[in-house]
Amino acid sequence: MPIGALAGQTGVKVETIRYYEQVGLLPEPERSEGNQRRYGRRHRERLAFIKHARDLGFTVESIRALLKLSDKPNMACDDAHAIASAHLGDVRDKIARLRLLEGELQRIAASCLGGVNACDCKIIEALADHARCHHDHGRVV
Amino acid sequence: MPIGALAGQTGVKVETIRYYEQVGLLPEPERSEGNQRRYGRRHRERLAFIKHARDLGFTVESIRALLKLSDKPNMACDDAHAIASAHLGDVRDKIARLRLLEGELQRIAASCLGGVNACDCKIIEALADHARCHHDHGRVV
DNA sequence: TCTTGAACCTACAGCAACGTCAGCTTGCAG
DNA sequence: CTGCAAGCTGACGTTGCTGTAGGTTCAAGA
Repeated sequence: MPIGALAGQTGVKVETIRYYEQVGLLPEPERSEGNQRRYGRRHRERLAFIKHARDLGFTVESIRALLKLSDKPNMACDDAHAIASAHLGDVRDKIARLRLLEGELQRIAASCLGGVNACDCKIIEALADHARCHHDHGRVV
Repeated sequence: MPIGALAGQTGVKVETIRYYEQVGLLPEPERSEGNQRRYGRRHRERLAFIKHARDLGFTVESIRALLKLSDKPNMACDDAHAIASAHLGDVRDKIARLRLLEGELQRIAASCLGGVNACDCKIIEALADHARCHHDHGRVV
């Protein structure tokens, strides 16, 4: 299977596949006579794993760790669980902060909803005004 | 006020301040005889605006637009409102997707919570198994 | 007045996680 | 056999900074 077919089957772009190979997530596949990559079922499964984990927001670093664990036998459970639940913690944290942010943004945007021309815009002022700010002053993303 | 003092007062790092100047968010300040930057109140206010907007997750591009609006008089309202509410939409979208993600991660992590050694780890398999995946297959971040 | 040493300067490299481009080669259908 | 889609490598661009190297300036203490 050439790289384009693998890309089509997994929904991962060709360039991204080559990138994953370059950073060591995907093993180097066989090559055709003309030096083109030829993939098999194993590659497709591994790439599907990677894509799914990326969709779930795991970093490449975490995925590397998970893949290393999955290569080794079954003493991997604790480590895998640690990675997954740390990530779950991150996600919950991010949700909490985004909700604070949502509230503040809504308040700011609402300050200008009155009319089309009638409003003297408060958005700029609201953004400049730290006193009215209720969120926790950490970068949200 | 030298750059370090500005950094201290606003909570923005020195390097970041120089970066904002470089990308045109902050105007070039006066210099001392020895070519060091000297800032005033205006710079501090503008930087506070920038920091707050960044904390709220606005991109540098959006901030550039907002700053341009705030420089011009008062016909800016509609545009500012559009930027802010577009961003609010993005935030709500991200929250929704993170909550789906949270559910899936929780399910995955829970599949291994039974015992310390007793579990034969399902996390790796769960990550590999697209069939059990309920979320919407878009990158969450 | 001199001398430290912290703070400042410029210019550039690097981070994640890819995307994009140029310029070339290969594979396959008609 | 020819034409062109698909593949190749290598390098650079993206966003929003952070950090480094190697030098200069400032302010305070001896």
